[in-house]
Amino acid sequence: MEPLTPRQRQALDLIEQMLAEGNPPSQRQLAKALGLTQTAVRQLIRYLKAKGYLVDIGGHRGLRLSERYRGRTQGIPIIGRVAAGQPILAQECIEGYLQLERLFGGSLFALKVTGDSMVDDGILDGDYVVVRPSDQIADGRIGVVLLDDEVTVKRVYLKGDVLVLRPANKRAGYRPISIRSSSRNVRVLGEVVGCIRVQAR
Amino acid sequence: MEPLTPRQRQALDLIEQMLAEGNPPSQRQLAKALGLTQTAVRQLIRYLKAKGYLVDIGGHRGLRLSERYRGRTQGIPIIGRVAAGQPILAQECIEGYLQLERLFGGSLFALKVTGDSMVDDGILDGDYVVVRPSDQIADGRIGVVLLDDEVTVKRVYLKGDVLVLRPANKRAGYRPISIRSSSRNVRVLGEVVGCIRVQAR
DNA sequence: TGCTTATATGCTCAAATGAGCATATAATGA
DNA sequence: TCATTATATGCTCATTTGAGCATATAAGCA
Repeated sequence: MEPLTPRQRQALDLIEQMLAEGNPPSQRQLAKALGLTQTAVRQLIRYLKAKGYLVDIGGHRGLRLSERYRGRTQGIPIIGRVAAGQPILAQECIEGYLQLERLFGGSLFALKVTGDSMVDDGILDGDYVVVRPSDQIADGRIGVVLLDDEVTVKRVYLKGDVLVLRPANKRAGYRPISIRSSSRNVRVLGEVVGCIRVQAR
Repeated sequence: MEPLTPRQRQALDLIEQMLAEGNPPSQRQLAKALGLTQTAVRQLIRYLKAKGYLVDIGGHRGLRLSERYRGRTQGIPIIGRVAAGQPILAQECIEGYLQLERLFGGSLFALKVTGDSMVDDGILDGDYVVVRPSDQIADGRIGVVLLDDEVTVKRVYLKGDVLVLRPANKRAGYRPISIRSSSRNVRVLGEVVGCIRVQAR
């Protein structure tokens, strides 16, 4: 796409941000935010439209990102193949888009994990586990359990009347916890259906 | 939340849809779409606000979903504490909402991981890694590299002119790969900023 | 020198917009 | 019976908004 001047880039960034927040801006709003007059903003918008970054769907606050420039608003593109010379993010490489709502369906909640008792199952300290609420868990699956007022993530096995909570960390000295499933101190909150990590930096 | 009448539900659905598309509606737009007058729509909106579904951020086209109602439909609620008797998903437990767009900002793409070379960093076979495109990577961070037409995820170290790609799996017999960074066979695609797993079932 | 591009101001105006006000009707429940 | 809630219409008005028009300046280039 045609390169932008610093001023145009600044204006586009602002417009993009406001659109992402669901606030299509008016020209005067932008003018105020950029320290300009409305007419100056209009001129900038004219250039951004001419260069194919913006389109106008008509009406008040009708400014939108062009189909071509969008990209970030539709979730995260999933890349399939990457050929040698090709730019990443070339249209042919995109297999779909990552969207939380589609990835995991239904009524869910998330929990921030503390501790390293499940690292062998790829669940690290600080990760979010995505949980489907349920009072029972399929044998051997990862579950979230309330144990003595404390929430723990563990592999859950049911042997007769006894609930076995098995950590997944061979290095540290974690040991399985056994407890009668009828006990008042224990309550199954749900089954882990996913895990989301924001890499530390 | 307080239940809605059919009329209110119909109006809310429409408003929700338009907001999701990034088009905050005007009262008259809604009126036309619902076959009503502007004033009737205003009355409906008043009720939807009173019941806590909508809020008004002021200005033209300032109608928005309330924080509380938005979370139900968009994003996964993050649970903080869980007390003994309490139902999960009780309002007081919810700390925020998991939303991909907010979690990771900026221009990103995702890659489905094949293989177990990074399990010690919690990246399992079948996970999606979220990648910030860049042709360079901070030393020791996890990166995505195109190597001989094949995409690999590894920890990346730069020692002088040599790029070292280090796997994270002590059990299997993986070994670091060293290659001159100027080589034609190698190309850094970006840095891993996150990881998303949909638990196998 | 003259042309184009990019940035910017000031003034104006018609249309869109949110809000105020008076009013009507049907259903529900005390 | 009477009050409340929900739904709905019609009219008005100040403000917001996009757009038109004239104009200015600086940079780059032929």
